[in-house]
Amino acid sequence: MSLDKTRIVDEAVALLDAEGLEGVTLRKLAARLGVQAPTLYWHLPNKSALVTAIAEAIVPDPTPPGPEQPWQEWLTDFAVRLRAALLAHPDGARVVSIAQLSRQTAAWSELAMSTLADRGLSLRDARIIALTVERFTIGHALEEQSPRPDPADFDLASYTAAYPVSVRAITEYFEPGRTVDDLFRDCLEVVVAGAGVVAVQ
Amino acid sequence: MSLDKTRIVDEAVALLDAEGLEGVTLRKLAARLGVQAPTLYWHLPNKSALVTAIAEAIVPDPTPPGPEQPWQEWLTDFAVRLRAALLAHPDGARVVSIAQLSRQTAAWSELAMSTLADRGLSLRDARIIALTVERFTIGHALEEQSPRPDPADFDLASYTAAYPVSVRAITEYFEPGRTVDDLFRDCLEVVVAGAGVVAVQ
DNA sequence: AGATCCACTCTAACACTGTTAGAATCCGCC
DNA sequence: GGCGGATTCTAACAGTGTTAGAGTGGATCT
Repeated sequence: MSLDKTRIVDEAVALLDAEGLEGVTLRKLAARLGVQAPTLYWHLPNKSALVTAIAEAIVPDPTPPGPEQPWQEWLTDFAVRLRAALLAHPDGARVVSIAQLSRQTAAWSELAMSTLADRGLSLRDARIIALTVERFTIGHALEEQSPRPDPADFDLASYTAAYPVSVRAITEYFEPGRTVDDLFRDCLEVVVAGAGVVAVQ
Repeated sequence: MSLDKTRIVDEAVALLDAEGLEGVTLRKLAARLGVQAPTLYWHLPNKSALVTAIAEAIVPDPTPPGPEQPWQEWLTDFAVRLRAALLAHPDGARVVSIAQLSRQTAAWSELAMSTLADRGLSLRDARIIALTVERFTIGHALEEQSPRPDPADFDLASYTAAYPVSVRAITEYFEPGRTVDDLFRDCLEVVVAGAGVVAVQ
């Protein structure tokens, strides 16, 4: 039961799942590991390194395309999987966006760009499209996980008065059976369709 | 020189500009205002309300379209202006993304959706497109402002070995004269082009 | 004029955070 | 058995958001 970095990060992710990012404190983490807080500094330079490590653990390996899979279809799956990984843990999107440029997110970019380039897109288009999809996905997941305003101090009536179109659009969109997953897919469809337009193949 | 909320938020933004978000502390802010920290609690319920107030101050009023302006052109300006506002202050994107759903960002959504609806888009398409553009823009600005890794512990050689396509794509893209503003516009073009495809007018 | 009251600011303190210095311990190797 | 490096410990510091409760100031009312 020695204390290596793997075990630290595993427990940190468990702590994140249990209490969210604000609950991930060095003392709480140390307690879970049966250790005192300063001990962690032998394994980590500082806390932000821990957050980066959590981000790497949260983001899985990206999935390559099937042999004949059209790139637009694959790119959609790519974004869906990235979003799923971010939403799988509380504050997951925030953790990944806070983290320094990590190996794992770089791997996703690399796979996206090389896949698109393999499918005949110019390197320039591949980069632009990959960046657009990734940043949209993170931005979207980030807002999905942002705390809902307390219903106590949220006045729907005045909100409707101030932003009638928004409220109408939201209520119309979420007809029975429609979920936030559908909303993401619909938004993603915009981005991927744009990629098809921009990419001159 | 009394202490009203306007003056507090103004000084908080100045503090943000000077030291970034991590420098925005209640004691430092109080010191700038010539006051003790707990005094701020008479004007604010807690710190997160302060951050939300900063976000509202940072995001300006959105600009409506010209009378005959095509919606795709206006939507592009919309995103460019939003990004400019976020980049105008250190950690601006993070502040806005952390902030609770605020009046100011709701105003942007409202204007976007109503403008697109006015131009003949269905309410559903208007919402999807507005959300996509906003979340992409925030995600993009967020990554633009994320701290560059310390050149000391960044090994370009090994990075190039691990992610050759990414490195090649970046170096090829940033030919002399190309800036990050161009990169944003190119990515935005993808999104807006997709909006044109999805919207059945 | 004097008392009252409310708006505003203060001091003092709490519980908690990341982080450092340096002393103690554990464990494999000569 | 003892040396030495790898771990972990205790103790402490400076700083954070936040609360309780005491004080101040000026306008208002009698």
